[in-house]
Amino acid sequence: MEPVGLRERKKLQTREALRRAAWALFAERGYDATTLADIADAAGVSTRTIFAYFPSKEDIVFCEFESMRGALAVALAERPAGQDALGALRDFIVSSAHEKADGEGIEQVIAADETLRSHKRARIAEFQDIVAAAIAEDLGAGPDDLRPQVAAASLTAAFEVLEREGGGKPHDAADVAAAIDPIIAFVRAGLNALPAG
Amino acid sequence: MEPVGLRERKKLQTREALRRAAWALFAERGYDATTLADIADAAGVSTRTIFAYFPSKEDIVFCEFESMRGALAVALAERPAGQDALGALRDFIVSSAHEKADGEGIEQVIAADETLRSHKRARIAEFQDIVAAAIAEDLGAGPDDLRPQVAAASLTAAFEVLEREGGGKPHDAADVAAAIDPIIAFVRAGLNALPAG
DNA sequence: TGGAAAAATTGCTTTCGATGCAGCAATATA
DNA sequence: TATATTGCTGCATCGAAAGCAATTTTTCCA
Repeated sequence: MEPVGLRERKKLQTREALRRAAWALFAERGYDATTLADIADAAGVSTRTIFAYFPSKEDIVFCEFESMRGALAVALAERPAGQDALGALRDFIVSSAHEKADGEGIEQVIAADETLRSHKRARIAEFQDIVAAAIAEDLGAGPDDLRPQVAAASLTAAFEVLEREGGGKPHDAADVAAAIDPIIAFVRAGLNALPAG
Repeated sequence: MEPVGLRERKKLQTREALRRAAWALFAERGYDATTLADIADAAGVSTRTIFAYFPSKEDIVFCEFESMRGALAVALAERPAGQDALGALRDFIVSSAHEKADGEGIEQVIAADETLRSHKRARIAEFQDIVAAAIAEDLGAGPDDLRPQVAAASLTAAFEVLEREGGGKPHDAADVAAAIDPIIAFVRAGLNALPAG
């Protein structure tokens, strides 16, 4: 059931080596000051090989976002019966908070680079559709109803403010909850004010 | 009062020639399929010179955003006494709508390219601080009060949804107003639900 | 177990955006 | 007119990204 041949194991290993080497170099000298050649050297592969694992240099920075998106989708899909999408999202963020204490400093790397910051926002925006779909389900909204999209967009944008203003350090679950809850309340109130359709 | 020597006049002219040539080529063959060499040729300057006028290829696409930001700042600063920031923003967008009927098709160019779309979002996000400042004034909010930032972020994000979903074509003032007003109401209601601080 | 097939890795080459530098030309100033 | 500014240009370089063909490694079947 889980054959995972030598091949796939090695691939995972190489990918991790690349990611790890890159993150370390980014943290050490900064994103721009690190070339793909540096990364390849540190990981023991050729520069060309990097592109077999990551479509671009930036994707090495953001490669964890994809699994996070998957986790969010699961959390929203499997939320308890009584809980609405906004509540499930809240819980997801709060419970993800402590995991974010990544010792590898990739968040600092992103924070230090204007381009990366901006692209992070874009990546987060990719979560919108998932959230919007869950909200649409709650609301029984049709495809022409923009309320879910608007609410989801507001949410992600507001979260981004939190992260930016929060300085990036208050990774304590209680703090996070205290910051998130007003945002959720904000969107809930807004949604109530919006007519269907 | 306005000496504007030959030199400055020529500079303006060259800049416009570059912008015009670039936009035309983008519209004709697409953004990626147009190289800086193509643009330089069409404008009658050297490739190197482009960088004297625009910091990057992308900035040729978004160069009008800066003046729009200035116009928004003015509109917010000089709003009539009885009008709040949200109302002024609404009016600004509605009255800007008809000007957006740019015959040069840059909006289509942006819409056709995923990267440009994402970067447009980032540019729009640069408006947030201006809007947030105006809202903060309305609310009498201090620098630690995140409500203005959250509201401004929600606004720009929601507007982006509108533009995306709206297909980009309903540039009639009445349509725009009909689309904007619910967004404004959404944010107003959200703000009311948010405690100060 | 041996060897063909599939897949991964690599070097090489090219394209393009971006930047530093130095010489030259056009403009401004005195 | 002489001189100082400023702009334009070519050139050379760097880094990211992508195509291609050769080579090595892994897999899988006879």
